[in-house]
Amino acid sequence: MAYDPKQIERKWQAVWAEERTWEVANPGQPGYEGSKPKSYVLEMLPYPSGEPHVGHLKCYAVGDAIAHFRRRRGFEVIHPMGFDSFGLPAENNAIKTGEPPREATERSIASFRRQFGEWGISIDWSRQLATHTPEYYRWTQWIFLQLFEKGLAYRTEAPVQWCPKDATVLANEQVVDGRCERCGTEVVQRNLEQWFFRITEYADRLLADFDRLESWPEHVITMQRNWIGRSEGAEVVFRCEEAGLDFPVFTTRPDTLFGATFFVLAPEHPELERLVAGTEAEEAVREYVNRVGRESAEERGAEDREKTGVPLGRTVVNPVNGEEIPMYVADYVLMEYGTGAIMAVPAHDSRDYEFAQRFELPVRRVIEGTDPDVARDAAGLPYAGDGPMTGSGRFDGKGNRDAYAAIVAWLEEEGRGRPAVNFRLRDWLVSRQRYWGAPIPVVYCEGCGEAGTPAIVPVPAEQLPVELPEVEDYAPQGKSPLAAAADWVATECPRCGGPARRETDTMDTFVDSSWYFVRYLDPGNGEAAWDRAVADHWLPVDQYIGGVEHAILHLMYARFFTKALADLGVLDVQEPFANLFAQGMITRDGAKMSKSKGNTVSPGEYVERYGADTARTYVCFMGPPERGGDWTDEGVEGVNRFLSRLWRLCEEVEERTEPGDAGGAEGEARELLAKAHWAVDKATRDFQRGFQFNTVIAAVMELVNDSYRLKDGLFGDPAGGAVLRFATATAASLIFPFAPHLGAEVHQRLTGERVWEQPWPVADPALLASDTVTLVVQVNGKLRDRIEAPAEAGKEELLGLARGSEKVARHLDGKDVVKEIVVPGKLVNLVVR
RNA sequence: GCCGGAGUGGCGGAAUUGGCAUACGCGAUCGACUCAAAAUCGAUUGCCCUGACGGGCUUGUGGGUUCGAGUCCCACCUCCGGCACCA
Repeated sequence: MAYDPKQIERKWQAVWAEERTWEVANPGQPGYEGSKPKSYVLEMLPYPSGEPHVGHLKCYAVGDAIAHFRRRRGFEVIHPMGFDSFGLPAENNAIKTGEPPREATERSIASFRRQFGEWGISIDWSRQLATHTPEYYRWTQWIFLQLFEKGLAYRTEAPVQWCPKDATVLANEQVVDGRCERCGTEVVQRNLEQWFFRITEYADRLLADFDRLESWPEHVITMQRNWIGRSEGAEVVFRCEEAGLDFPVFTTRPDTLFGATFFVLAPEHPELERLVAGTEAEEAVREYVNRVGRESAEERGAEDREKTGVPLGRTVVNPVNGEEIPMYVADYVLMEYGTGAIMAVPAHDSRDYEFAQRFELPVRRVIEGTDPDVARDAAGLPYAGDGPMTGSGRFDGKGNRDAYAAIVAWLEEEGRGRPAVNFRLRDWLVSRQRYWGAPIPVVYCEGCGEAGTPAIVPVPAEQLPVELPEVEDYAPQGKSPLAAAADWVATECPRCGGPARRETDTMDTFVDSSWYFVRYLDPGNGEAAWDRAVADHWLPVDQYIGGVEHAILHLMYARFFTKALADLGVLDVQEPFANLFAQGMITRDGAKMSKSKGNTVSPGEYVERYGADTARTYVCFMGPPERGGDWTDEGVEGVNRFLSRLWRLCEEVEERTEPGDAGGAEGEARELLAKAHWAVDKATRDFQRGFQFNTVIAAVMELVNDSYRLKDGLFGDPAGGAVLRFATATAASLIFPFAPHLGAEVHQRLTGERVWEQPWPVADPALLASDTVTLVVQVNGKLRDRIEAPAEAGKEELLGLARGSEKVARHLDGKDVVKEIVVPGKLVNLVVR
């Protein structure tokens, strides 16, 4: 019978569903396996939109291989799945088609759920969750309230990134090259009241705790580190006497303070208007600020942009030397970073230098040195290197690094500055003026408020969830569509009982996915988000798997949540994911797959045509899974050919051999037996060494190839037959993590056992060593012959064998051997002159 | 500009501690089976010279260390990813 994956796959999927094979119990529940060490294997939960794509296939194929391997290595593996089901695409679809987001989302979840079943992923479905259900978001809201109580969630007016197309604000992390990450529209800045999470409070811990991680890809850590962007320096106060205003600046180079020749404010600086009100400069400044305000972040950040700005007609005093330096407004100073004001040192900063050239401002050098590699002016400026101080009063002659500390110490004494640390990281903006998300659980109460400002009153935990109301129109109009649900908005203040209105913004979906890995552990809990003891048992996630596109956003938010929840006393771990595996992206024809390019690959079609085992094994065989790979149909067919070969081998072996003892095999039977043990050893080592699934699969291919090569000589005798049966069953056992259905089927036919209930095989060391080795003989480092030599042969014996070779002798002829290198068991190198 | 990663046959890739470069797969060529094709099974397949035996060359480039380098060191080139007027 030909290999029929459909039939085999349906059969085993039914067994696993029927027997709930992959479900695991919590401590205290019946069926709990306390004797085994736990292992939490988790893939990032999918966002259910349309159908699963190849990225999903790869992620879950990789994760499932790890889960299967660990189970058979004696771990109690928890391997859950859920759906990140709130979010913009479902809502945009609703606006376009009128279909309520809930319906489209639930249809998509059903489709994902069905396909994951068809892929045969070993999920504990009893723990399934979806973030859009009240049973889930009730606890998302609860966490929000915990953060609010701790002052980690707050509401404030701030300049925010606004996407005009999606009509919502975005987190900084969701703005890519000045455009909305989702729809590509250029974002604009607006001042709005918004909710934030105080992630900046955790910036130092987020950096320091990289040390607590067991194994994360270096580049992911680097990306987060860059994103957090910690800079050490000093805050220095410059005073404008005329206006009676102090302007603190942040600088990483206090050693260059004596070189400051002008001072620049960001166009958004709050004191700017007051500073120029009623002066000659007022008109020009206002015009400049308006012009800058109309520009997009992208235009403003353009690389080759010329410096622009306007003088303010005011001066500030440089605290180190009492010098008055002129003030400017310029858009190269950003309000979001530091204090929105800088001291400009053109001699030692290329941006300040450009500005000084343009506005013909003085350039004063305060550090000596040259920097030959970089294009400089005749004086070697701007110079960013180290060197002795000059023109800096009593600090002259000191190295600039020593002067740095001395100047900061002096500033501190004088009360004009202090050491300071600045982060690029901003607080996490979590409110969205959109419908399809978890409502923010607060109300605004005039009665509880003061002076016309309503009070923010949190909804008490026992009144959660604040359910998302049904609405007719999902289109955003600059405020949340929830505002239209008048009956829902009008409510009672939980504090005073008076009339109040609900917050109509919803939460960013990244909030939902920042804690889901905890809810899996106790998904049915109606009393609490989770039971502390249960969470302590399973956490942290031992192996997290997902796309590198989440390297910053999701992974950093989840780390922040974990730390905040640990501080609240409800979690015991500081880091959620001990080990992270970031899979590479699959391309087609060398390009990222996209519907517009028409180069998408539908996993469903391939599963239909070749079976899930082929599709799963293929994505693991394409190359190292952390790297990307190009999808080719020929490659899929190659894997399918291999699985078919294993299938046909099984049929022939089942028919023509009997189970028996393979122990005393000799000759070719022993050769195949040794190959099987080699494959076990190779597969086990490669599984543990990173996740080199491509070479694990290659080893099984070799075993199957050797079985084909040798089988005709082995069918005759019982020992040979027994070895063939063993080799084929071993191949099935090793391929099982990738092709679980075929692996289970072949293994059961040949051994009568259920492969997933069998421990992972262990190679017999006696069969890994062979009696003879291939001795490589080199002359002057060049390969001249290969000789079969006894494995135990000593130096002298190997040298004798080497010299005895005719091919070698030809190259020794008439020359002196000046050196002999012998690596026992491997090689002889004769050096001649 | 700063940070990270990678360059190996026609293609995807392998090479674990400095010791047989190109495992495994794809593609290609040939053969067996077939009326024929597909499927399958088997053989060959880095490049160059040679009729053959055999020899030379080869891991982005150039140097170095070493008996021996894809692997270590120095300099450079190219590509990919992240960050970027961040003071």
